[in-house]
Amino acid sequence: MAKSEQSDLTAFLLSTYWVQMLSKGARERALADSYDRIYDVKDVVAREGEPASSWIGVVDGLLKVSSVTASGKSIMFTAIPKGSWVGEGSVIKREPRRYDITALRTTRAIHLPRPTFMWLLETSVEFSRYIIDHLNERAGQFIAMLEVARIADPAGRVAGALCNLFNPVLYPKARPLVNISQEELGELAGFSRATTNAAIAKLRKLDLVRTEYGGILVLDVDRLRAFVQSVGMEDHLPEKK
DNA sequence: GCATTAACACGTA
DNA sequence: TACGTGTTAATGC
Repeated sequence: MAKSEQSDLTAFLLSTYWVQMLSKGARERALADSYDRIYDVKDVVAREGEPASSWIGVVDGLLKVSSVTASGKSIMFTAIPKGSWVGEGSVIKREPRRYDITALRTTRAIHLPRPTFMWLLETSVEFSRYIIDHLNERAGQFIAMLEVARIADPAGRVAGALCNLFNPVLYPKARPLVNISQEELGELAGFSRATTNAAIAKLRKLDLVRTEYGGILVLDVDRLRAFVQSVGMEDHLPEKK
């Protein structure tokens, strides 16, 4: 972990939607109180069970939100790409973190300390509204994920996991090239690497994605979404014999 | 049947 | 050298 240039941090915050929504005074306090850290691959940003002392935003890089089961298996809930924020739930509830947040690659993350976060929540209607939208979107995403997990085949579930990274509210700065390995994508969808690889091969044949070393290029997010839906719909069609 | 594990060859940073 | 990809045979639920 290391400290970094203050000017970059300010520029990033000023390009962030919720910062732009703030009044001048609130914005000045938010900028003054936040600090950033650089994490190497596998560095821990926040640990499950620890007090939630800040709200976390990604300036650059990729974070992994996950938990470890009793049997030692890692369950990945979501990835947090640049421009996205995570961890407000535990900050608001004053509860210990419910999951680990670790760096999937070198990542610069901003921390907005809890007191500043709570002050913004209590004094700024704009900020409160932003947080409500954020929580709402997150809830919707997890419900959709559960639905896809129940009805879709591996290709559908992998496609669904990919689509989640393109939610415009949660991930406003997402780009079509997702720099995530197939192993990590498998962890997101809940599959082994072999199954994930076969699922990706299917998506590639359908011209929905292209693959490259350490990344996957989404050719058309809308078509990918439509594919996730269509896999689900098969259950509602008449039986083919 | 479908998914996982473990292994192998091969390519890339 | 360490990591990621693509594939397969054996194994398990």
